[in-house]
Amino acid sequence: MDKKPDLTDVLQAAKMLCERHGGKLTTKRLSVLEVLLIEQKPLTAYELADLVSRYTKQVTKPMSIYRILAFLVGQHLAHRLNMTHKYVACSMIHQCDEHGLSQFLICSKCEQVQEVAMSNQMYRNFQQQISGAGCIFNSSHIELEVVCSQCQTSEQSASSSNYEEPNKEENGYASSTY
Amino acid sequence: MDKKPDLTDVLQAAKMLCERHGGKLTTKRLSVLEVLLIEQKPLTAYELADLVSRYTKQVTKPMSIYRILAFLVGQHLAHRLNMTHKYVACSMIHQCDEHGLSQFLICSKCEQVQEVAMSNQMYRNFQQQISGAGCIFNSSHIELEVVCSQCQTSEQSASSSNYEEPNKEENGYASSTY
DNA sequence: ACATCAATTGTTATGTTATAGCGTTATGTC
DNA sequence: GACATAACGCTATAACATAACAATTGATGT
Repeated sequence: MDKKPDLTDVLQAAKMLCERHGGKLTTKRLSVLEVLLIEQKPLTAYELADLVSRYTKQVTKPMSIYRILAFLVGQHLAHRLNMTHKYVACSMIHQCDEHGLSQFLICSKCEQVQEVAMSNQMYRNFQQQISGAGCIFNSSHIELEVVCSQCQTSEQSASSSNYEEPNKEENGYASSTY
Repeated sequence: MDKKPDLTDVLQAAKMLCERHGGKLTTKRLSVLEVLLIEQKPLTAYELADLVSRYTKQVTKPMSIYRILAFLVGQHLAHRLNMTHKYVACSMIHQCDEHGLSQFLICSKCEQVQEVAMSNQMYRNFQQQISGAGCIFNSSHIELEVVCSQCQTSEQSASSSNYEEPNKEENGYASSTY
């Protein structure tokens, strides 16, 4: 349970991880990873294009970002959040290969994300189920839709959350009662 | 553990579910749900637009499909698979409200999908974790990336899978070794 | 150093998925 | 019938993602 390792340490660990997997963490790739680590929140490829461009003072177009993200995800240095179409740095880079499965708690109201590790117990349960179905587990993470504590309190009242509210409660749509 | 209930039974159950939630299962909406139930596999909104148009002999454009899908998902009659951007009928419509959490095992090679129910045990574990983080669980399902049994056997050899192979193994991308 | 080959990056075009905005039709209520 | 509201149709456009090919870089053998 180490607290926030230093950025340069993480980047160093990332470099080593890559080499072990036969990949190369080039300057561009490093920049993208760095931005992800600094921003500490999920970003779209287009947002990253803007940020990396500003950060490195070199125009970097979305196409390049997508390629680099494919590399980073392949090397387990980043995750793609399917629910929101955003990308986030892996929080366990410094712990190297054999780490647990990440769970991302994604608030469906404000899109904020919390990452929590999965217990070994649960991981084993998943493994069992999946191999029971004849499959091989291939997920780097799982995504869970939630309502975060902030959005719970500001449920009905005027918005008092961190930023905008992509909140659409209308006609009889019954936004989940499970 | 009932086996495949009849289509009309399911549609009947769907209608009742809607009414209880204050929604109305109109003809159009019913058509979309029906196509999802008949096809028995995940479909994109655009694929559904084509199928519904052919099926009902009335041109139905993607925009309409999206709206109807939003309704169906809101009523828990369908799921949106975030990993593949496809939609699928909920397999538990006839069991009404208080059913478990669906898990979709999605093969990252051939995109085929298997649905398996989650045990109460695991569901409780999730609940605990999520409330521990101060959140309310809001997922109607979870998605797990796997390699299905077929794609395992045809791993290295010439394609012998059901259909095409969106399989891209290249440079050092290390397609997962967790 | 130089030739060569593969990997990476740049660039343009295009494909795919999803929503906005607004007008029209259907349905229920008084 | 007049009115309000929900559902639907339609066009345009936004947001996300990939294809294809050219240019550049970097490593390797000679």
